[in-house]
Amino acid sequence: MATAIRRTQQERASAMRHRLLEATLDCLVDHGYAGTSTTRVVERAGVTRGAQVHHFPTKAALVAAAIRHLADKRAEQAFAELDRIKKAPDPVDSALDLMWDLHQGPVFHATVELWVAARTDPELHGHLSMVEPATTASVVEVAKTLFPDHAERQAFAHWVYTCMDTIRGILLTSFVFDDPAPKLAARWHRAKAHLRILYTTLI
Amino acid sequence: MATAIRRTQQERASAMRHRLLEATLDCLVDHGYAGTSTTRVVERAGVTRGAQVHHFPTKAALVAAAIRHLADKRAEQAFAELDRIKKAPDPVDSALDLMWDLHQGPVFHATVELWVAARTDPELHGHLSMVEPATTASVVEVAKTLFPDHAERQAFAHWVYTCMDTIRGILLTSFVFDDPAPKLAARWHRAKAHLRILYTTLI
DNA sequence: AAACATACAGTCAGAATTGTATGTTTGTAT
DNA sequence: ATACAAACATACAATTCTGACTGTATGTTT
Repeated sequence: MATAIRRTQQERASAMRHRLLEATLDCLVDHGYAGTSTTRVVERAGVTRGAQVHHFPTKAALVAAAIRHLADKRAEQAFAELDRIKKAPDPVDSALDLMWDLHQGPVFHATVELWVAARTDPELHGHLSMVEPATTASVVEVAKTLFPDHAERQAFAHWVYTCMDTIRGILLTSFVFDDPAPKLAARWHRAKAHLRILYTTLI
Repeated sequence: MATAIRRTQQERASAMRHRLLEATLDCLVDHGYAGTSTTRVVERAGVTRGAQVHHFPTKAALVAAAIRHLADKRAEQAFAELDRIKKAPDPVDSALDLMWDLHQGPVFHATVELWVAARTDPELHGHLSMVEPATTASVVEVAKTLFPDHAERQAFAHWVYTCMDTIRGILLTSFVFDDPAPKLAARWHRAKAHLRILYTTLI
């Protein structure tokens, strides 16, 4: 018998909430928003319905919390990547790759699921439109940190927006690629060249 | 009593199929892929389960047919728009607006629903990866028709791809906008300027 | 017009999902 | 130590979805 470690109520509760939220994001990534049933979430978290319903009385509450959790993760991830690339030889190239990396992986997949679902779900839309501007802004913030000289120029912010849009478009299109990895890389290679040209022209 | 018009079996069948497929696309637009249940589709089409199951024995068959139907509509739409803008004063601007328009409206919303769902649904993915290259290619075809001089240059095709990616990224982001219309217009205005610069630099 | 095939209608059963209600364990305060 | 509250578990009810099944109407062939 494992001697149960004694934890305070707060520790237990917050650990459980974390497990449930992470499981929710995992489900979003693996099964999409529609496939993210509370049943699957609790299964994935390895707990029971009771735990879920105790912390998040309704599914909407669970999703709402997951949205904030995801926003936190995205912002955190942005600043984490920042440190990694801060003093790179080619700052433009690094900045672009940084943005690209921020849109790869499970975190952004979960985000897209929520975005698309929000188009036809007013409640979701409400929650997302609260946190999304801040999250996108944090990407711009990171970009400005990399280019303090241009931080104030509006054209620079616009350039960052276009970069994000292009990246997101590529990602979206990639969902129907047969063999995503190589096509994705090629498409990004070309798009990055375009965005670099834009940078030198604009800035 | 309305004197029932006498129609051949083929006429009846193809009319019914069309109704069901259009209803399916309507549901995709209004309720998303997850909200597109066969129940809702037949309700929307104003027919009964019997009709649906007769023509499309399973839901997967219905969706598969809807995918082809949608691809046809998209290609058709592309060439229809083409005629409208063929002899415009500013060809680059027109071409960009053409691409933009092709990605507005219900047709593309339905497409996005399918794309995103395909990420986590292998069967959907299979169907889409069959028709999608052709659909995207038709956009490039239209662009080449507008610019016969550069039709052969690879850089031109790459530019078109980047334009599509950027447009799609904007659209995706717009799903979480609070008041989409004005923000969309502004974002497109800026992005279009960028894409025009890119054109003059590249081509 | 009789026989047949196709098109369509309506009902039913099983599975899945969400929310509720009740029971049990674990920490906390006195 | 004991009472109490929070955390977690389990069982159940109502709804919704899909596919199967049976029945009826309409068109086609001979």
